[in-house]
Amino acid sequence: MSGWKELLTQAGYRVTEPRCAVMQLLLDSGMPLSPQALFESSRTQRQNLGLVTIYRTLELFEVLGLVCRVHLKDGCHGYLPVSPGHHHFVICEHCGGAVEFPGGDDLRMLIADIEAQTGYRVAEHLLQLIGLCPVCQAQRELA
Amino acid sequence: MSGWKELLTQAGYRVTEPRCAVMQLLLDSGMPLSPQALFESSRTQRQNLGLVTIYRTLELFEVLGLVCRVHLKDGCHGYLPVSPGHHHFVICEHCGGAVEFPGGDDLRMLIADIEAQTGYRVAEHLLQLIGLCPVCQAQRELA
DNA sequence: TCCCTTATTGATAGTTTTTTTCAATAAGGA
DNA sequence: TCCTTATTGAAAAAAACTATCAATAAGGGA
Repeated sequence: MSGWKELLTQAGYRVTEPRCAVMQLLLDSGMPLSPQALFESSRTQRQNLGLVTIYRTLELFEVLGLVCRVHLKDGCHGYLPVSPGHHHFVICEHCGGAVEFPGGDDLRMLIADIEAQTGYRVAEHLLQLIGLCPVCQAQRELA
Repeated sequence: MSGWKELLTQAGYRVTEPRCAVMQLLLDSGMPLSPQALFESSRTQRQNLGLVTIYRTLELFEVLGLVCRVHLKDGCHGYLPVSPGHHHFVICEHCGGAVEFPGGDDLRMLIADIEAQTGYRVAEHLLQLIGLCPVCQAQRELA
């Protein structure tokens, strides 16, 4: 996630202060942040982004493939910065920490199987794993 | 999806007219229905369910494992009736038709791989495929 | 079968999430 | 530095979801 400013420029968008702030907050966080969470974070850091701007920025980033939307347990959405390409995440149900992983052959085989079984032609997929990260596993064992 | 009334009773819940209506609408539909969609369907059929009742019924059904919540493209949630156990869906992006499929070994291997790579212990997963059903594929070829 | 207890319903109102609108601001090329 | 125009953010509206509570109906017991 280095050349995102260039990517913005190339796509004809401006590199603005609020957009930098949103990306920075996401990069610093390491866990999925909801628009509301970003809003509050920005306020504690005296950046005071508008909530509307946050929504628009996330939408733009998502279209450009800079962030990825994941589904949070409480029903709303969180956003994670991603490297280019298609990605999936394992999210820790305790601390929220998220780790990216690539699709892999297992997934391709799974999809091929389903296509054969159902006759559907699969275009996209949504895969998200929820569990405990190593740190939270260790904590749990102590308790 | 036959013994759902017995399942309700066994769990100590009553088999009410609105609950039957919600289940019937879901079974008849074959595609994921949002609470709002269920509300409107019930009105066209002169059943006039309360929106609140629909939310509560879906929540109950989900806890009992009678329906499954899927993520719709527009960001809100749809519900599908399911047979007992854990399930995944392929959803047609054109007509909305949904077909259930079981996890399978590919998925188990994928998850084992990720656990090994990341150190996370995976407890749950969210897998949803989006594509074209056979009927809509055929339609597209004609056009 | 009828009654009585209590789970369930649904209307109203409230909260949260997301979108729309539009005048004021600032990015970045000339 | 100036000028054009994308971008911002405040306010208001729309949509999604939740809480409250009196009225209703499910279904066990007489």
